[in-house]
Amino acid sequence: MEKKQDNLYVSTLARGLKILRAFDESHVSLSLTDLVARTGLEKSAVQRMAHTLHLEGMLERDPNTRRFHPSHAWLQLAYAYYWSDPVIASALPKLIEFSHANGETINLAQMSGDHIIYSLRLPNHRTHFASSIVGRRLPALNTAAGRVMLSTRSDAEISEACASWPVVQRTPKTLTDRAEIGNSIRAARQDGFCITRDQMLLNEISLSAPVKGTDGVAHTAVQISISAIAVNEDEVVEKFLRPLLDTTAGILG
Amino acid sequence: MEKKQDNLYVSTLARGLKILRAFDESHVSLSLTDLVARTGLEKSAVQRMAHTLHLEGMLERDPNTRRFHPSHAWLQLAYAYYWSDPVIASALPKLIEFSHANGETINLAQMSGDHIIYSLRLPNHRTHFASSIVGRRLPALNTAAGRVMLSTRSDAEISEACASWPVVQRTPKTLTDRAEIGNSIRAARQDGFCITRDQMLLNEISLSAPVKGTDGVAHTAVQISISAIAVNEDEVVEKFLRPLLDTTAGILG
DNA sequence: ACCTTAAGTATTAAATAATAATACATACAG
DNA sequence: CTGTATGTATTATTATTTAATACTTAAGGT
Repeated sequence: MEKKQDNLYVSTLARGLKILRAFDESHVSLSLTDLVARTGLEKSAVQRMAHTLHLEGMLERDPNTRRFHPSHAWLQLAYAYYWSDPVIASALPKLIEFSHANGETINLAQMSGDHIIYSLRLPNHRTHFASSIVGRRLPALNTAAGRVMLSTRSDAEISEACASWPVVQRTPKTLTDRAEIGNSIRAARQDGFCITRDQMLLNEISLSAPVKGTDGVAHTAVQISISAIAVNEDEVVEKFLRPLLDTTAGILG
Repeated sequence: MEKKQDNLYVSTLARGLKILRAFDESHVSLSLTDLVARTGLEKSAVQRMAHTLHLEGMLERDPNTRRFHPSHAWLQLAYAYYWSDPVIASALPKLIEFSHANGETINLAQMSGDHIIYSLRLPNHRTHFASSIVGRRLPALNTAAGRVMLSTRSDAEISEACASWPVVQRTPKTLTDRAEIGNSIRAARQDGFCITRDQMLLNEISLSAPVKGTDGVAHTAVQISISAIAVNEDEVVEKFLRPLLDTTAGILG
């Protein structure tokens, strides 16, 4: 990624982006040397890039600790994204409707390569823990939303994905057997939904339905998260599948 | 901004950022020539920057129209921001609580220079219109949240802000008289809240309370939006001020 | 309080890597 | 089908970035 046979490629810009991407969920504040370590860039390169990003308002700098943080500008970019994606505008009112009618946490997920990314979330009142997951990426094969979206693709694509896409063990019960994941996806194709349990979080049931485009393929899915303490999978399907499908039906993929 | 007496400033990176910032609410998809027009950069500069951003996954390119769009990476940056800001984690559960108890749209706003930026929103079921406002920036003086945050600052700062910060007329009823805005801010200091009407949107009442830090100054505020069709300002204060103050009290500024 | 080490900041010569000009190709419209 | 506009490709030139290093400030241990 550093050197390409491409005379339009501006490596300086790529280096600057690398700085931005060094920040994530578990790296919320980075010093100059942290950035050097995380990006693999030269010390002086990091110095110049971070300095420029700071002047341009893309990085906050704590004058005491001299550490860098993401700035509000990062939210502004998300704002631009939201307006650029017509699915968001179509989905939001439907999700609000569902959330109020059913009182459960509901998310919009989109396919992003071999991951899903959450693009909207309406948390319910039982969501005690601070859970900003908008913008979070998860391996598609590990998630109900990813599988249900995959299930709308061709057999060849499904096989290919099951064979090569990443699978990450997040809980002791995470399904890592690729054949079984394949079965789950093919079941989802039959059922029109996918339900998982304990995959990313213990005691979490996840039910997802696809938002299909005109070609029948889904790049978007709606997903709800339910605590498995009180109910089992069958009860979740029983209770929430119908309203969930009503919700997806109202969204223009 | 193009040329600085600063040998650490990497202008190439700044040019690349300019491309990203060319996208907003009303510019969701830009062609190469659009980008040239909006950024003021050379055609070939835009070509190289956009190309690089595309390869780096920061810009989507429609193969048919050859237009560029924001990519999912823009959401990912927002995700990193969320985790970097401790106020978000503190505020989110409180906002959820309020939203469920009161059923009204509630937002978190933060001061960002002379603007406010919305960093969280929980829409209510009456929010028909697609309203993703997270990341939206508005002139602080025009908003209840901005005024109530300002009201926690010194008189000197308030005067300075009233004199020099931007004021934008968004509706026929938007308050543009700077003296009156000053009065509104000083009233907010006495009251501990600020209420406005018809400022950014007609028939919208906005009630906001500050989240003060240990020094008594607020960089954050909570704000609710209520339709003025059914109720008037007094009724809004009567009904929602107490729960709103309870909410802000629970947030660590 | 001092010394030692690490981290951050500033400077500069060298040359790479970005630039801008322009030519070429493709799409679009009348 | 022709003309115009928009997007793509190429290249010589040099301005800009680079990397090395010196300097300064902060942090940590005894």
